[in-house]
Order: sequence, then C-alpha cells, then structure tokens
Amino acid sequence: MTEEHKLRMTKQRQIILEELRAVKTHPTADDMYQMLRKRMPKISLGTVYRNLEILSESGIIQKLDVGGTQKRFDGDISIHSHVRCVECGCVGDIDVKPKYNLEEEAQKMTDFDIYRHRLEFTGMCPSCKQKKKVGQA
Amino acid sequence: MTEEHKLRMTKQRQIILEELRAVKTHPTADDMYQMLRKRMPKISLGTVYRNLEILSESGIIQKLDVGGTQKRFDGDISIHSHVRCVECGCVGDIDVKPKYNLEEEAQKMTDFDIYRHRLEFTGMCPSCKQKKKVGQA
DNA sequence: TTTGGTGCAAAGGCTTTGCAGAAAG
DNA sequence: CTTTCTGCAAAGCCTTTGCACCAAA
Repeated sequence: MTEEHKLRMTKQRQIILEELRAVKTHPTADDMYQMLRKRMPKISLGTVYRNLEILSESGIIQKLDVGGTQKRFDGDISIHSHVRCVECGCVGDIDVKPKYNLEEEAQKMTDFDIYRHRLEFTGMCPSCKQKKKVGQA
Repeated sequence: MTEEHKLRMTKQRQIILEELRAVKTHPTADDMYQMLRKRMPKISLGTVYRNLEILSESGIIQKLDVGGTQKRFDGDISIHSHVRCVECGCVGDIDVKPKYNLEEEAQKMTDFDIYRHRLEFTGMCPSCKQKKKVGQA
C-alpha cells in the first residue's frame, strides 16, 4: 500500500520544521523558501516542497487548502479553522469549533462515507481594513 | 472600481451555462471543455475558462475550491456544502447547514472582519467504496 | 458600426521530478 | 556501506493572456 519510508532528520528538514513552528502566518512553500534562505542560503525550493509534503503526510504539520492558488502550511496541527483575507490573501487562525458533530449531520444526507470536515472563513485582515480606511478618507 | 462590462449572450456562453446546469458533477474547466466539444467541436479551452470566470464573478454560477489542484464549478448557487472523495476526487452535494451563525461565533475570536464561511467535507464516494470492497475480497 | 467575444497558441505561475553527488544512520 | 536526501534544472499541469478575426446588439 502506502510506501513506508524511513525519515532522516536532515538539517534542511529540521530548520523547515523549526521555522514553520516559529511562525503563525501560515506561509506558502515559497514564503518558507524565502525565510529559510536567510539561515541556509543554499537550500533549494524543491527541497522545501518535498519536505513540506513529507511532513504533512506524516501528520507532523498541516497542509492548508484555504483558497487562492498556493497551498499554505501550518505547524499547529491542533483542530482549528482559518480566515483568509480577501484583499491580501493572508491567513489567520480561528478557534471556533461547531458545537455538534457536523460529520454526523452530513452523513445523514449523503451516500458518501464522511471522514472529516473543514470550516473556513473569508474576511478582511486588520492591516487591509486600515488601508481601506486611509484610502477612502 | 470594479470594471463594469456588458455581457453578451454568445452561443458559447449559453451552452456553457446550459451544460453546467444540466449536470450535478461539479466539473472542472477541462471536464466542461470535454463535454462541450461534443456540442460545439471548435470551442476553445480558453473560452471555457474565460466564461466560467465571468459567470462566477457575476454570481450566475459558483466557483468551488474544494481541495485538489483544479477548481470546480457548480451551476447551483444555493447555499450548500460539498464532499470530496479522497480516492477519486469527485465532488458531491451536502445539504447540512450549521444551525447557528458561524460567522458571528468566529467574529468573537479574531481581529479580521468576517464575511462568510465555507464548510466542506472529505470522505469516500459510493463508487470508490465499492471498488475497495471488491479489491480486498 | 461599435465593442465584447472567440480560437489559437504562447506565456505564466506553482509544483513535481530526474539525476548525480552528498550525507545520515 | 546503504539508502535517503539534496541542489539544480527541466518538465508538468492548470490557468491566463495577446492578438487578429468574428459576431452580438
């Protein structure tokens, strides 16, 4: 089935994990690449993609699909939701969790086997709100 | 601000809308292209993309971002959720709607202005369930 | 007519991958 | 040593776009 692979803790993998956990911005792969280059100038974009993929498949980090063209990554694997700013695309955390079992509800309405849900919000971030206000003044 | 544009009802636009509304599969742009070619062999993929974009920006259809690499489209603009099959990627409808105002809940927990939410499920479609069952037998 | 739309093909943006050398275990 | 990982560059996939011609209104 799924190919098992021994994971090695390379320097690259380690700093990728460290940087992602140190940050709460839900960076894209390229964001990470830019951050990482400061610490390890020769790291390659391919390595960043490969590791983010491996780490998220191992459940060590989360890959987010919050809309927009690029995937984002989150070092926080606890269950929580996200907001994406419609203006600048940045992503924030939201702690709301539905107060009842959405999967169970959904299961009543479909022939699919329901595994899990994802709740996401769109809105405008504080910084873009500010810019709007200034712009129209 | 947003550039206003007079929409013309071209033959292409019309059959795109017709086909999308006739189907409940939430097709990708390329799925639509393949379907449309049967009725209009010379239609171009670019035209399909352009029209799906225009129609969804006008609120006449919905562009879905349900995970996976390709966007999907839905001729049904009523508020409803979707399930994506983790096996084959197909997408189905779900009628569950949260019983209380999620936006309001979320707004309490963030500095973002919350506009709306999106609730999506992952699971396995009937056809893939069947295949699994047969495969392991 | 006027102006938006189409087909075609090329360009773009993000991600994946093949390969030879490097490094972890 | 053996096997996985890395950097690099090329390839891939989906989507967007420039352009000259076409067609709604």
